Amino acid sequence: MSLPRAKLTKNFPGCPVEATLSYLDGKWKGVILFHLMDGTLRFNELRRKLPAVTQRMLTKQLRELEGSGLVSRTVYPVVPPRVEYALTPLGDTLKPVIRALAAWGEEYVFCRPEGHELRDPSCAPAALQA
Amino acid sequence: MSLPRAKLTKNFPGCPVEATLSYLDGKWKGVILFHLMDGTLRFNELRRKLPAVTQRMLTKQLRELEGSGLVSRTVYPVVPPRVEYALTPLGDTLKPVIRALAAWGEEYVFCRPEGHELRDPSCAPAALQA
DNA sequence: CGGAATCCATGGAGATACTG
DNA sequence: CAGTATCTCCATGGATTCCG
Repeated sequence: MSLPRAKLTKNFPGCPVEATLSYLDGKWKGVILFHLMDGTLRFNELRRKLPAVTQRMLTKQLRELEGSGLVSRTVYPVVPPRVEYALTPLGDTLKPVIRALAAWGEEYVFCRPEGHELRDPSCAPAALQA
Repeated sequence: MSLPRAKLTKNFPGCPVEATLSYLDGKWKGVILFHLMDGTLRFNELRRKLPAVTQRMLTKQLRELEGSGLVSRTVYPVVPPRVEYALTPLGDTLKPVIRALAAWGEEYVFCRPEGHELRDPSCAPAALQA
């Protein structure tokens, strides 16, 4: 995707970090993208991988990711319904970013100090939840 | 910081991506960290760099970053008060992540499709705000 | 200068129930 | 299977005022 390069810096009126975070905003976008990095997933497959998320929220987050152009939604007109979610080409470009987020999380989540709470407790290994 | 490595994967009960995002959660953490990557800043210096953020929110976000162990707050007992914010060693480890977020934002923010809104309009160059 | 305190509007997000 | 539809509640965040 060789598109015109934006010239955003923190001195420019606009912050590229916040721009990217705006795509990951919301409670479950990160995990969803993380899982979709491995390939296409159906709605309930995704649900099973995110035990703590409600159906409503999963739908909502997926719709937002679709609206952002990061995720594609393919409906197969069969019974029972079959809907598949996958990363779009734009979504693919986020992979290095997701990997960077994952790498830091793996490395430093155990450093979590008293003051810091995880957004979703189920997002921490059992050893940390006590 | 060679600490015990967590073994979080998306198969493990806990997602390293969400863990990292939990540190960046909130409306202004990303930009704040981005600016602090260049060095120590005083409260009002930070304010000037983030025209759209209210005083209350800046304080709040800084307190949370402090609580998370990413940012240090140093008060100099002088009049007028002087308070300096800087990245902690843990905060420094986030630099590659912030850089990844910034790189993607610079590259793809112009791809922003109809469906996607930036969290803060002032976070986009004027050309995009129309 | 660098906040704290208060009030208030919005909507993000949970729980539950229903459907093509 | 893959969603809507409501109802509700609470946290987020804006605006404003006051303070050492």
